[in-house]
Amino acid sequence: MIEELIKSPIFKGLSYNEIEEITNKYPYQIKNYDKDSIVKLSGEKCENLLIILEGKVQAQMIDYSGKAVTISELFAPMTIAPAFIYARQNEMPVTVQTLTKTSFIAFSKNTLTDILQNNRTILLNFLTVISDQSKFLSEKIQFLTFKSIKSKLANYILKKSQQGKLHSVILTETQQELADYFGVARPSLARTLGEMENDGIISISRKIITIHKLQELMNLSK
Amino acid sequence: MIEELIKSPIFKGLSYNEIEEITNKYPYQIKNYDKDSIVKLSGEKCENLLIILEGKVQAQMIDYSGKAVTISELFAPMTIAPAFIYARQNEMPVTVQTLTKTSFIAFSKNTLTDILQNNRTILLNFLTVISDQSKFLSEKIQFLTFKSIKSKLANYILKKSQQGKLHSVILTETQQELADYFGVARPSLARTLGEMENDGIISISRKIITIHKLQELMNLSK
DNA sequence: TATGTAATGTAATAATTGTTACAAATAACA
DNA sequence: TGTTATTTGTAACAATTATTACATTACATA
Repeated sequence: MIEELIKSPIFKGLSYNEIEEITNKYPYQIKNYDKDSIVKLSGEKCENLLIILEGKVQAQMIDYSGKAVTISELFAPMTIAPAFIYARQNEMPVTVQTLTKTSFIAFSKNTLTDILQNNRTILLNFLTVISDQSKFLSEKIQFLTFKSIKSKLANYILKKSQQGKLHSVILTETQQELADYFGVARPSLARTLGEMENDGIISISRKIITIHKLQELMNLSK
Repeated sequence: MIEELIKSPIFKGLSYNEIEEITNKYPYQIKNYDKDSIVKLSGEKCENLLIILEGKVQAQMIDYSGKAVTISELFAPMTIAPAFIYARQNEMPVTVQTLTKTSFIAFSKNTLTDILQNNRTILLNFLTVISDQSKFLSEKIQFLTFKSIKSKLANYILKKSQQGKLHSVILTETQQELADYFGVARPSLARTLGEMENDGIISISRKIITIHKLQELMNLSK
């Protein structure tokens, strides 16, 4: 168990012995589930820190007509919905279901608070995890807010290129994944890429995008 | 100053004396700015907890062509970007500028961490603030992700009605505000409302929406 | 290297949404 | 109560994007 916790973002940076001390000092539960079990139902209160020790789960949102809409996969040593434990409305927005035999370690909210107060590393880790998630969400909102596919793409390319200060960008996702991230259809994204290439603003060779007209790309980004 | 801090979400629940003790024990800075001063530039590292004691500021995002895109207003006793202090990439995504004469209290990240470890109320408050924000962002993403305006609206109405278990919903925002939240144009939203009324699914009387065909509304929500 | 699978490029058409403009209704307030 | 500003309803038209379908190219792996 401790070998797994060492890898978890929450316990990162602690030694085996430090983690052992914590598990001796504070109460916790080990929860085991078979394949295809429901771990948390949408709407259920989230009052525990759940860290996956082994296995893989799926978080899916169910719409009002009963259809699953968004799905994400989580696996060891990830944490289930860390940002919901302390939210005022702490109902789970998703249903969590195991994809394989899965085990969790669970700490109650009170115990977690005790641990955070007493261990600075874990406090910083926990804050970093939920802050990073917040940052991810607000960046995603940026992209969803830009009106046209062209402006989403221009921003995406500029952001990626800026980090490396390069005029070429390597796509790390498939078009389908990028289209999903933007919330658009895949052929529409491909068409837009094609249009920008025709206009000589970029050139594309499979996964590599080269920027030719930086200023025009910047103008598209609004 | 302490009178202001009592109202802040971070110091909520503490007595005057408790806050006084904290301000005596831990180092802080008071920062005063005139009207229209830049407090933080986009891209600057965020390494302090900044709480507005007095005044009003504006956070605006600048796109690559130099145009301001999104703007939000913050005023006393709100906190500037609490979720960015502990993020691994802690560069501010927005420029913060004063709209009036403004004063802040600033605690360094290390001091804040000390305070969080030593005061359970503040720890819980801080976690609640950033968790609530995370929740707000993920709900917003939901609405931006639904493809059609009809599905956004259906979800919005269902979510609002469910909380009160009622079949009527009172809009608390103008159409313009709702359209902005959804990221769509106002006339498009109005047209969609009209279509749903024509179909007999809902009826609208200014700010009050009454649900007539719940099942059909649920079917629209995907 | 052959072969099946996944990813990409592209086109025609349909559907949705934005834009612009203006009238009507309501709210705010002197 | 009258006047002005804000909000809402609505229409015509333009622009954008989705849908569907299929060919082509790259990729994994047997």
